[in-house]
Amino acid sequence: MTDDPSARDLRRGIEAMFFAYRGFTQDPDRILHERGYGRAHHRALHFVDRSPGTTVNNLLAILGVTKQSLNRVLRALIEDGLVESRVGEKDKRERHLWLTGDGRALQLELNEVQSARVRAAFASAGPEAVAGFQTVLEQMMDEELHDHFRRLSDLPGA
Amino acid sequence: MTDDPSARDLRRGIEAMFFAYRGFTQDPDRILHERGYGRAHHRALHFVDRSPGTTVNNLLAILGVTKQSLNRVLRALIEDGLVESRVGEKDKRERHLWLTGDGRALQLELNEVQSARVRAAFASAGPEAVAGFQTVLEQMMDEELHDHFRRLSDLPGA
DNA sequence: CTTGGAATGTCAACAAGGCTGACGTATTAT
DNA sequence: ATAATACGTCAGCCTTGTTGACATTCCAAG
Repeated sequence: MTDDPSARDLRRGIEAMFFAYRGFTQDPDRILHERGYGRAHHRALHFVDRSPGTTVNNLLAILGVTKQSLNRVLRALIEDGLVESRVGEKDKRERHLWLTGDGRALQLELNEVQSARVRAAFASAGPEAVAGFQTVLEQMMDEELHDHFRRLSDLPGA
Repeated sequence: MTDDPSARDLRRGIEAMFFAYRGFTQDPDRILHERGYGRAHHRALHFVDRSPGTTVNNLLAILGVTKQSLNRVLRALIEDGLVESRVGEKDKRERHLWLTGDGRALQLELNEVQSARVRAAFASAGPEAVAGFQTVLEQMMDEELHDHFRRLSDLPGA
């Protein structure tokens, strides 16, 4: 609120985001490609894993894509037995989503390679840098997405 | 090198990258869409602006896409008069790239909206957080991309 | 000096994964 | 009853990645 970053700092931050995001997605992308999946499948697996039993609508809000786009991805994951879809008990219009054993296995594998890189970066940068990293990223989110982020952060689990 | 981030920290970092990147690209994306361009056009404009007279090959190394993919984007920008391509004097196989006045104008506009968000995030997070943000992102890059990043950082200019 | 290989860039065609629009079907809410 | 909600699906479009084939240019070995 009180500081005045230089144009040079801003440019470096922008370029760092671009290059770092490439590294961030690279390792999972390789595994996904071997299995005939893409980044969209990874995102679906990740957030279903994070909120087991979530509905399609909730997933749409988090992912920020159209239902047609999400549906294409979910259909593939369900057909391949990685995701299970059950009609809601209370509201039968809703479909609730869970990972199967196979789905959890793939999600774990993807998470492992992605975490490995982040872990290395965090360890080498140190805890204070990590705190700053986290703060800046949160400030960069849209408010609505920041809400989703906080909700996920408050969830129980590892 | 010495710390041991928790699985929870890693998960939060991963999700923060995902949500923050959405915010990061959102404002330029809107302008680009109005003009019938996409993110790829933004990247080309940005890095041509950063290294005026650069060759297609150099751009390929930075962007990490195939030359066919880049070529489609460059062709559109050249046809629309935003980028100028000149055959190399020394090596006539090479094409050297510059932004035209119109190209620089669009790049400035895109940079302005993107910088505005980063500036706000930086200002509200404070300079120490920004330093940590930068450190972690650099550690997340692939070595080759980190080299490109450093080279760009050392360039003269605003 | 010629010729073959490497480097550079272009064109064509295809796939993933976004998008909009329209429609069908349960189910729930008013 | 009627309207709204949640979800699925079909059709078609766009951007942006991919591979394959090809033309041009440069350079170095013979």
